[in-house]
Amino acid sequence: MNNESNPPQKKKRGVTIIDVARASDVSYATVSRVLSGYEFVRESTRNRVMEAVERLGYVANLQARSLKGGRSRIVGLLAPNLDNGYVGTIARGIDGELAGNNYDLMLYTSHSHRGKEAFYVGAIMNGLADGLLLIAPLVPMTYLNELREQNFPYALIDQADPTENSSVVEATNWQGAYEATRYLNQLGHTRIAFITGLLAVRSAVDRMQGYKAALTDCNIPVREELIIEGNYQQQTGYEATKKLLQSVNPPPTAIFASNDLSAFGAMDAARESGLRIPEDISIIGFDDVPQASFVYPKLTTVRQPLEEMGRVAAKMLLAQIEDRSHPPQRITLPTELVIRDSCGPNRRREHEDLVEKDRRPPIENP
Amino acid sequence: MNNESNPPQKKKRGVTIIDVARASDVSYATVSRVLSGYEFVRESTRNRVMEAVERLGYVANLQARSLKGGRSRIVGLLAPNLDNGYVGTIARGIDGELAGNNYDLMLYTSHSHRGKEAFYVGAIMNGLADGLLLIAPLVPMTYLNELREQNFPYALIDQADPTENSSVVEATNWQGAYEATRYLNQLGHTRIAFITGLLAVRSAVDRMQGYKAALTDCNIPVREELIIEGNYQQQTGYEATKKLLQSVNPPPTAIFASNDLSAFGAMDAARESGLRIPEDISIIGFDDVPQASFVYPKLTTVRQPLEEMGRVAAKMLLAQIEDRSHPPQRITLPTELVIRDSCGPNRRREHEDLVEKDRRPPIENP
DNA sequence: CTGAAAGCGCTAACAA
DNA sequence: TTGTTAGCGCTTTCAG
Repeated sequence: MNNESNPPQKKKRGVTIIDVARASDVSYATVSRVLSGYEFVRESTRNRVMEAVERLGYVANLQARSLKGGRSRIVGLLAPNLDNGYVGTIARGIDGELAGNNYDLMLYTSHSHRGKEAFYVGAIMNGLADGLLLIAPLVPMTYLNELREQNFPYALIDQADPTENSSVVEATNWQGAYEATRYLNQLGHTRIAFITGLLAVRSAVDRMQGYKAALTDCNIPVREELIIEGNYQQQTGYEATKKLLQSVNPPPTAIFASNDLSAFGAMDAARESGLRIPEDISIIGFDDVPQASFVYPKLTTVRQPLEEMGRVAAKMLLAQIEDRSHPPQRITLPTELVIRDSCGPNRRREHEDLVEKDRRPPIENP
Repeated sequence: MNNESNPPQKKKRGVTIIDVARASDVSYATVSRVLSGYEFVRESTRNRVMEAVERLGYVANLQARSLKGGRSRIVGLLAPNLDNGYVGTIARGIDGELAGNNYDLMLYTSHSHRGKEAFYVGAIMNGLADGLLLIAPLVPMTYLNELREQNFPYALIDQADPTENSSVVEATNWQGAYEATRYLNQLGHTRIAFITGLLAVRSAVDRMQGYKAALTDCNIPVREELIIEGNYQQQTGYEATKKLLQSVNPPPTAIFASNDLSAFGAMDAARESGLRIPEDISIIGFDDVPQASFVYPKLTTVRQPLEEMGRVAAKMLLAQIEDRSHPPQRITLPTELVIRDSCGPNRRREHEDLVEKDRRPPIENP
């Protein structure tokens, strides 16, 4: 009864393991055992302790637990930002998996930390979190090296480690791009432009390769002027499309953007140029972020199972946390073509675009 | 040279304050002083310590620091989800402010914790975080009470505390809705429908009231059949609009949705009914989430300064963390009408809709 | 099966 | 100006 009357700064400490011990008349070590599920505790003792825990509303102090060398039951997530649904969707998967295992998520968005990232990675490895998930599009090798050196659990999401030595969850980027391109071709398109992602990123390269392979398999020559390097941003998609529409002649009838965001930019540019989608030009994206079905027309895109990727990554990470010698795995999840409204048949198929074997005398319309 | 050859489970502990002390030949208390910016340390000592810190790559152990009763320098954020840009944008503001003050963000998304929230709030108050930010649309009173009881720093974002006793950051909901409605009226609309938000939420009620007040000030009677209760979801916006279009006669020429998400739903429904936006029907939203300018046509909406709200909330929270007796504040940030492409003049102005003072003989065009 | 006790890394009196 | 020291709450041997 002595903490009632000091209005400011009252430093109310929570209920500790000691309070519980007193209340249940055992040593606090025993309480700790009960709490951590130690097997050899007499049933009655356990019950007595649990009852006290309930009654007192005891909540474990995570700092103390982790300080002692145990787990903090916190997983760090380093992501570039939360602006578009991309990270949010992955985070939901992660979050769901973690919650089921009694872990918490600590979020770091690198956009605001520039340069302090090293500090964070340090703090995280220092016990703040038990593991680290990275969505960072460009993971500085320095972190990876340090992480690996310390044998600290981590996993990369949608981003291959250049040294092929990390746990990675990704999607079938090559395959997805291949299918999207074939789809466009089935629709009659042969002048299919491609806006790349950041080519420093592995997935971006894979997507481009899938695109090229599909073209080749369709007997369409790969024309470099139809490939524009982008960086996964909407603005860049916009600019790339403007350029494509203005300076390539004849202009493409379809545009494959390496991600939805740049596809949105492409849509804007196309419309600004007076083109209707999909009547005059087809546009396809990649990712299937939530807003892909908000835009008009709804975007046809290659779906990456983002939530699933988050879930799987979390699962992998947890496995590594449990067993630090768990070898790194690479899991590749399937993509899926989601056909919506932004692609249509090529209406201005021109003969000079036809490939060799198609060159035959034009057939007169009756 | 003794930790090279035990491949698995090597439990490498980080560099501690003690290592630094040894390296710089001072007591570790002095190192602590230097690190916490204590004033009275001899310049040369400070330099020596800092140099060792650098050289050894020392990183503070946050758990230990917070355990000791100090700050954890972590702020918790409880949000419903990350699916749409709403929370993401607010989070960016928070994040920016925190980073500038050397705080970290710990994220809890309630969608996956259902029912464990109480546990989290407990853990957070128990020292895991120094303060809590809530974007939860429906904040259970139990938390608020507990938080307040313990005098634990917290702030609500875009959600008024029913008991008017918390720190709150919100926007001028009433005002924003009022202006949006007036704008629609200036465009010639008089049959303006309104899709509400979750009416259990204060901001939703404020917006509705702003709408009604504007109508009244424009001498337009409030017609209950034009007001449909929604819940801030896209799907509901869609359904409400369908209903509005089918069962109200004559149908509204403009729809004011209480948030952008439901406005997107409304756009879908309108289009499905064969209406062009904005030629046949005007649609206006509220929030200005990032995708508002992705959709087509770009959504005219009332901008809430989400990022700013996050920043201000974080600032308020930090102030409370510094001084626990800091009284709760309520800060209201201005909204702003963002005119884009989804609203246009009413083309089917009917005379029976004109208000009294407008009844005058139509003027002939020259 | 349970208790005693030694810290985990750090901060904050209190001494010197 | 700097050192010494007592814990913060908890896990984990080591002894009963």
